[in-house]
Amino acid sequence: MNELNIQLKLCPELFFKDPNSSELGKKIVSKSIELINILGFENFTFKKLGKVIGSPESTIYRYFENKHVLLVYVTNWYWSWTDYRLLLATTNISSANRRLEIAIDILTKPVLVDNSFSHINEVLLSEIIFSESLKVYNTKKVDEENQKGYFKAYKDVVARVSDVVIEINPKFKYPHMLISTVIEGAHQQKYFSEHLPALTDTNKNEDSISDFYKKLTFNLLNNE
Amino acid sequence: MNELNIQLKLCPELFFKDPNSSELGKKIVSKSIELINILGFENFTFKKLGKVIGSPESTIYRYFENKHVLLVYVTNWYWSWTDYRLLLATTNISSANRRLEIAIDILTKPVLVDNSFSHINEVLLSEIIFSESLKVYNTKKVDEENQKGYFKAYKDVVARVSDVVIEINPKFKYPHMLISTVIEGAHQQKYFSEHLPALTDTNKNEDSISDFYKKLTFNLLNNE
DNA sequence: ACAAATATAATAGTATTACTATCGTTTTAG
DNA sequence: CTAAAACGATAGTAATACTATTATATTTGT
Repeated sequence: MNELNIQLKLCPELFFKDPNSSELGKKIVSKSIELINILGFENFTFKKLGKVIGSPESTIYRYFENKHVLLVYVTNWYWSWTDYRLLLATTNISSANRRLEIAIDILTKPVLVDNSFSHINEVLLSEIIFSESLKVYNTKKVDEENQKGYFKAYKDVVARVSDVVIEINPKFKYPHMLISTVIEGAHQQKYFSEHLPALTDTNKNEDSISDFYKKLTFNLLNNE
Repeated sequence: MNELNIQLKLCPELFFKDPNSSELGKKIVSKSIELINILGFENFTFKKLGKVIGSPESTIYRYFENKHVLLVYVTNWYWSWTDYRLLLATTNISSANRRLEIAIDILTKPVLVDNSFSHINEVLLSEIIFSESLKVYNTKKVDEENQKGYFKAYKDVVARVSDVVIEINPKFKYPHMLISTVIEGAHQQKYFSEHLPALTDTNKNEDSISDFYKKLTFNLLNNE
C-alpha cells in the first residue's frame, strides 16, 4: 500500500467548507494546483477553474473566500507536509549538524517525485511554492491574516529548524533570520537561475543553490 | 546649492514619453510614489493617480504603458541612484573589506533622509523598493522584459558589489548569489520584522538586519 | 423509506479594473 | 503665426471578482 493513513489538519479559518470533506472539494484543490502551474497565479481565476472541473464559479466560492485564500490554503498544506517530511527525515539522527544539513536539503530543493501522499501532486505544488509563495504573505491584509493563523504552518517549519540551529550554536543570535533567509533565498535563486541569471551563479547540473546555503549556514554557525 | 546637476539616464523602453521631459511627467512619477506608499501597489490605479494630479487616466497612459511598467521605471530609478550612491561611498577607499561593508550597509538599510537629489522622495521610494520590489520581476513576462533591459540597473548594482566580493576572495564561487541574497533577504527581513516577527530575530533599535548580513558575508568569504 | 436539510448547477447581475478611442482645446516650437 | 504635439473630457469595452436567486439533486437522520 502506497497511501498513508494520515491526513494533514489545516487551519479551519482557511475555508468555508472543508475541501477534504467531499470529492468536489478535493478536485477543486488538486485542479487548482495544476491550473496555477499552467497559468500563473495572476491569470488563474475561479471561472477558469470552474470550466476545468465542470462546475460554476459560485460553487467554488462556497469552499474558498477567494483565490488568494485558496493559495494560502495550498501553501499551508505544503508547509504542513514539509514539517512532517522534516520530522521523518531527522528523527533518530543524533548529530545536530547532520540534521540541519538534511533540513536544508529539504528546504532548498524542489520536490521531484510525487509521493502520492494524497490527491495533491506534490511536484506541482512545490513548483507553486517556489514561484508564487511570496504572494501569500505579501498582501495588505498580512496582519489580519497572520492573526487568523494563516501562516502558522510556515512559522512552525522555521521554528523547528531554528531549534536545530540553536542546538548547534546556542549563542547564535539570528536562528529564525537565518532559516527564513535560506528558504526564501533558495526559492528566489531558483527563479533567478531560470529568468535572471545575472543575479545568480548556478550551473544547471549542480546543486549549487543547496551547496551555497549549506556553506553559508555552517560557516556562520561555526564562527559566530 | 543642494541640487546636483546630474540626471539619471533610464532605459527608454520603459516609457512612451520621457516623464523627465515635462512637469506633468515629473508629477506623475513623484505622486505615484506617494500614492503607492499609501495604497500599496495592488490598490494603486491610474484612475486614482489621475485624481491626485488632476488629469484623466488617459493622459497617464501616454507616458507609461501600464502601472506595472511605471513600477519598473521607479525601481530602475532607485537602482540607478543606488549604483551612484555605491560609487560615491566607495571611491578612494583602498580596503576591499571596508568597501564591501559600506556597500552592504547601503543595500540593507532603508533610506532615512531625502537627499533632494531630484523631484523624487527617496525615503518613500526606498519604502516601495523594500516592500514591493518583488512584484517587479515576479511576473509572467519576466523574460520578455529582461530582454528589453528592464532590470539592467539592478543587475548593474549586483555586478558592482560582486566585483568587490571577488576582489576579497577570488576563489569564491557564488558572488552574485551572495549579493542578491543579501539584498532580497534584507528587504524581506524588514517586512518580516514588521508583520511576521516569528520569521526573524530583530530588535527594533538595533541594526540587526545589516549586522546579520555582514556577518554572513564575511564569514563566508573568509572561510571558503 | 421519507421528510428535511444540505449541496450543487444554472443563470444573472454589479462594481471595479485596465485599458482604448475620439475629439476639441491648449500649449509649444520653429 | 502656424503646425504639431500635448492635454482634458468623455465614452466605451472586455475581463475580473465577486453576490444573488432559484431549481434540482443528494445526503442524512429517524
